[in-house]
Amino acid sequence: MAQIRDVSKRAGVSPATVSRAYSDPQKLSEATLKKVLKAAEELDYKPSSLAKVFRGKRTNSVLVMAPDLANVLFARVLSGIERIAAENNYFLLVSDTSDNTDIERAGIEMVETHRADGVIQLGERPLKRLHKAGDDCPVPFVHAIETDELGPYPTVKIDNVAAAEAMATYLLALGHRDIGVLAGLRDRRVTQQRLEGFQAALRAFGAPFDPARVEYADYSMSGGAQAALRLLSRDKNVTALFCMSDEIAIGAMRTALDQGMTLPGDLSVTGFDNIDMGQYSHPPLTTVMQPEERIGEVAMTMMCNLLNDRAVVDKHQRLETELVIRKSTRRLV
Amino acid sequence: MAQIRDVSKRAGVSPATVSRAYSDPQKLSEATLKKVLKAAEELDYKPSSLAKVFRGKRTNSVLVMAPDLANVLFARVLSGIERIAAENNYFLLVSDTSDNTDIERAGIEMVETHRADGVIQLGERPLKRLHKAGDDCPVPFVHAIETDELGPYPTVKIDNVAAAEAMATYLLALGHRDIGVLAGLRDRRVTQQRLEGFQAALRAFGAPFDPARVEYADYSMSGGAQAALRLLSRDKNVTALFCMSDEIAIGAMRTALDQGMTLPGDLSVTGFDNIDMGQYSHPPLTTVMQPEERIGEVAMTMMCNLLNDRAVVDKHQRLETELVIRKSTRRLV
DNA sequence: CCGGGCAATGTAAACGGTTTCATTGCAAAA
DNA sequence: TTTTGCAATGAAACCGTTTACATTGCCCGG
Repeated sequence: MAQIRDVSKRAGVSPATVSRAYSDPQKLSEATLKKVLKAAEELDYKPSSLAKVFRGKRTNSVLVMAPDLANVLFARVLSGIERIAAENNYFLLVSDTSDNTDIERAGIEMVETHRADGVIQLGERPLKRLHKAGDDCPVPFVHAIETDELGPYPTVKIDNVAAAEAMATYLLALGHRDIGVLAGLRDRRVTQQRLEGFQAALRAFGAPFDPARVEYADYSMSGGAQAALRLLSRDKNVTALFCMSDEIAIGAMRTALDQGMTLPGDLSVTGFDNIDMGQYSHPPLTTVMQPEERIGEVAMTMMCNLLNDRAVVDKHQRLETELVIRKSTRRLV
Repeated sequence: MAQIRDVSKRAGVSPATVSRAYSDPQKLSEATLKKVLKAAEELDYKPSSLAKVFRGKRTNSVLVMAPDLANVLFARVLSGIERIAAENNYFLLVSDTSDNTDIERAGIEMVETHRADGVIQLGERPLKRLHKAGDDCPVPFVHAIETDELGPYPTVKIDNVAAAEAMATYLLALGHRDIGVLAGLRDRRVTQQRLEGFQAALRAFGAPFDPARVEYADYSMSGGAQAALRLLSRDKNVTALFCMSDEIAIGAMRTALDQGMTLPGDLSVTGFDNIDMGQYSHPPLTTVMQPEERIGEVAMTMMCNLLNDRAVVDKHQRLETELVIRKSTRRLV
């Protein structure tokens, strides 16, 4: 592979001039520029990005850590991140942490060892390491989706409490009082927040909250199906199921259908997230829209600001959600 | 950030010794090693991976180009790739090409400019650039999923023709003769291959192929829903729908349901790929399993071999598919 | 007792660009 | 004509490791 020296020789100029031809073309006279580009062309010269990056101390890449790359939700956030990254000429490194703290730590090291300029974390755990420096974050870090807002780094998410409360309120307004909850993973912050919102709605309606009507599941269709089975076989009186993800809801609907129930006749079901599938489920799913791609875009935008030490205007952004009413819920007569 | 020089000074040794402490510890006397590590620890020294990589000419990262990161199918392939990459200490760069040739070309440049050691392409287009060097591929390249097997680079995919033929044969064996086809994007190779398999099955049964019963759609639920609407409103006689993806099938089932048909009573529907959702659709979808994560794993394994100039044993791998019979199909009486 | 060989360590070049600072040449101002 | 200033270019240092080669010191065999 041709190097800068080869080009400079062929063009009869110094390496510095060749370098400038790429980084700062208007600094060169037109004639020189043409000469250089011609020589480069002839030698099929491509500046080694590696050398440049080494000298410049900036890799122009950002690491994205996701708990599960195969999950639609994270895939969509990633997609949003990618869009903004591409627009700003950043490369994206991805890592599937599988919720493993060691891997997350290794992620941080990637910026300390200059493999990446910053990291966007999609999973839940904020790393203690990030806090030790006091108020300032030792590495450019953005936390998206599953986050509290306590760290020294910017965050993007939806207001899970409010969104859950809105959904539950809708159910209550339809007349439901015996509402089962198909929660997600018990130790996830989102789960707790959505449960909190659910309870708030109950309180507002003066309805009691019965912990026995909560079943936990992993955030998957099969988890939802199993949780629904447990709950429905234990408690015949629930008229609605408040599910903490669309996947859970879809699994639950399968179970209900298999049990011979009609939907939403015998049971109203609500989801969370608004994945594509909800539109095509049977019946189409009432849910709350979470703007995943937007979250990704905002996260990456924040990262860009961080990296160009522009101030991050809104350190803790909460994106708007929206109730999506479809056919899996009905008014209780 | 502490550098190797700082550590070497503090430990009272040369930088080379510090370097060896990391790359080749058994070359050092025990005492020296301990001294060095202690100094490094005290200074919180982390060797700059960037400098190492620059010197070593190997980035230890691989670029994955996918047409659409938000698509479950590619997300799962990516997940498989990631697993093997992590096992072998490779980093993953990802790029969403949106089927844009310029971006794909830029991907190749990333290895020419030393940002990545190789690239795995998930999308369809083989780049002409990769061929020009004759039989040898100018950059380490693996083509997965949507590929012919004509290039100088290794490929992994399923046998789409055979899989489609198996699915169609199943439908024919159930007695269906009036089968509509909800094909994917017309210009995609997969689409052509699956259509070919479909026709082969027809021929084997001596059944005629009616091009008027083929509708094209993008590989999405909404595309499937629309295509189904076009086909079903034009042709009342089809008793089965052969869909080229699960998404298309799910969209089609929605349409059929909306038209008041019962499934599979009035219409048998088959999918392709076996996404999770198929298990929870209404009715559960008969489909053919495509091992996406495995495809990713194999692709990355091939890449590892390529990069360590071990021979790639099976240059063109075709992974096994499997018919998954569920409840969206029934025997025609 | 001396020299060869080996293990442990040091020295300095190399990796391929970018960038600072110096130099040159020419046009405009004095 | 001389000076000044600026645009265009060149020379060389620099980024932080690795590594080929040199050096040191010690052990052991002759």
